[in-house]
Amino acid sequence: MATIKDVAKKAHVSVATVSRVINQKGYVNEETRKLVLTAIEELNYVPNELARSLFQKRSHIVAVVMPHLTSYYFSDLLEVIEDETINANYRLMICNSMDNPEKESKYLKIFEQYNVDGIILISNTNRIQDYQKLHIPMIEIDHNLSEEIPSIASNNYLGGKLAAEKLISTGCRKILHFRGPSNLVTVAERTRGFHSVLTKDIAVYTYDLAFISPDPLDIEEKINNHLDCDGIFCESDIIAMLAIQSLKKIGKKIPDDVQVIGFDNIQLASMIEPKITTIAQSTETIGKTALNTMMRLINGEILESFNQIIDVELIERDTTKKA
Amino acid sequence: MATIKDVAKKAHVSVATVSRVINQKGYVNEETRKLVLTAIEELNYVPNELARSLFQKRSHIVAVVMPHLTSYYFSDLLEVIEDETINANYRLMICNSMDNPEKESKYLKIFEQYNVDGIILISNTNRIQDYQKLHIPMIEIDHNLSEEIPSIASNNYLGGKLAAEKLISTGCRKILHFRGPSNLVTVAERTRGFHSVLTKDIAVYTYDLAFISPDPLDIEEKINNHLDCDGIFCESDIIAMLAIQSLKKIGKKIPDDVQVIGFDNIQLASMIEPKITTIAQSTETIGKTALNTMMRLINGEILESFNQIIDVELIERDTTKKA
DNA sequence: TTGTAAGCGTTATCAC
DNA sequence: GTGATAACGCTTACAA
Repeated sequence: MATIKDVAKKAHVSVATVSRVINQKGYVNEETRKLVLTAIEELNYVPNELARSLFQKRSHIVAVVMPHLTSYYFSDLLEVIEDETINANYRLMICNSMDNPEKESKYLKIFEQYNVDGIILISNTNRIQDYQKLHIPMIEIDHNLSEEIPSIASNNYLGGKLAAEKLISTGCRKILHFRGPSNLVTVAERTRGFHSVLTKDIAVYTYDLAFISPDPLDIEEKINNHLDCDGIFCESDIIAMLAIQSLKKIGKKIPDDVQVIGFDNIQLASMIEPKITTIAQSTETIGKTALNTMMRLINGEILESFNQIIDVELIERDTTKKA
Repeated sequence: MATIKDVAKKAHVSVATVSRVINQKGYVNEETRKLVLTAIEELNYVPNELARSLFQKRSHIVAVVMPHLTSYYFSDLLEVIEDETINANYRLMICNSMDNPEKESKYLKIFEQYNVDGIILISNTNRIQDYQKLHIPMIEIDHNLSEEIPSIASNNYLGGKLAAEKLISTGCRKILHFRGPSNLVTVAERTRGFHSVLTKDIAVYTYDLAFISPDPLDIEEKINNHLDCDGIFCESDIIAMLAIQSLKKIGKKIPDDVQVIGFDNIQLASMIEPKITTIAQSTETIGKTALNTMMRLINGEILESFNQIIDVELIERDTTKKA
């Protein structure tokens, strides 16, 4: 492993000069620059980022904290975040909190130890204060737990609203609402949006399910308890898939007897039959916005918007009636 | 951010002593040890891992290279790898190659710059030589491209064999084989295993599909072209799901008319109806073995086995007949 | 335009 | 047992 000294020696200059050409900072004669460059080439020299980080107190590492990795929505998001991170010339350290405070604590310490430059936080455990103690630039995705932390989230309220509007305008009067754990901000927002358009004559039955692996039997049971329902709003496409399956089993026609709306717009939603009508979250936009915001924060630029809401969209497919 | 000097000052000792208590190395009087410990406590001191890494030339970072993040099998695997990594007291840097050699090159350089301690490689692009130039401990998952790199892979041959045996023993005579891209080692192995038990009287039609987002229409067309087939071996559960859907559409009874076997055993396989009979890969075992091997490699221990094959298992569910 | 040298926060060697 | 101090590989004043 060649060091800057080796390069300096080979190019017959000082390390300072080598450093200057690497960082394109300060004056350096074109001749010597070329000399240094060829030396670098010949030695296959790559600057040691650890040494650099130590001096600059910034590691060029961004950490992302996720509640799990095996959820379809989060995988999609992670893929975007990883790509945007490397494009911004940063590296991504990944932390799967598993909603486990102990594991999160462990990582919190690591962020400090490595002079992590920024933290992208998607967390349900309420340790915001611990994060803030770190004094590391930080943004939240899908949550907005503190006034001091910039956030990026889908317009979950709108998502709930769009779903309700669609269902009601196409005639639904008895609706099942399968949502995620009710302590999640996203879930609360969607519920709020959903209820915002309900009128007295609409009956809604709400049930909390796990997002990751919802129990198919549970869904089936709820549906069987409401055989006369004519609409189901599911807060994930996976839940929608399972609901559709249960409906088919009892001979319900979709969307004629019962309409179904999912959430997320994962790839599977358009691959299966019937193709699921869903509220699309743009992981693309969320991820891009997240990294854009992160970079501004790291560079000390001012944010033009502190809490950014990303629009969601109703994608009409086969599980709802045409307007 | 308190440094070791601050601690030393506060405890009225030298930095050397502080270093000794932190690392529990060398002699240090119990009294002074306590003094130092309380100073650390009071200052909320955490050792700077960057400085440490610079000196020791090891970063305690493990990198994982994956071809994508949004595949169900890879997400499962990543979750295990992340957990095992942090449990081994290492941190995980994530690299999504997207089968893109340029992106991989970029990361290759980064691994060098950060003194990454180990690389867990899952890659289809053939850049093994570039990786080997790095002289960083490395293991491969799902591949076995070089004699010099330890590997961990499912017994894909066995997987193919088990599927064929099951299908044939339950009477299948005309089988469709939906596999992944044929240039993948895993796919080739499965195919080899599958064919190993075929006899003259069994007809097999093989088609290559994308693992990530196989085209449902494509699958449907192939099935329609072989309406008299009585068995389908799919090299992913997602493909199996789509095949089942197409079969249902044309009124085929599963497993009576057509039997279906998937691969991977993703969560969804047991959630949907009919529950998919599948060849289970143990991401748990693969991930654990991977990190175990990685740690031995990093610590310079000898490996008792160089190319480790993890057993797969036929999970019989609703899409195949009982023996 | 270039070189010298201090310093980033650690660890390890060697005196004491 | 403990404390100076050099070293890890780099950047950046400051001098020259």
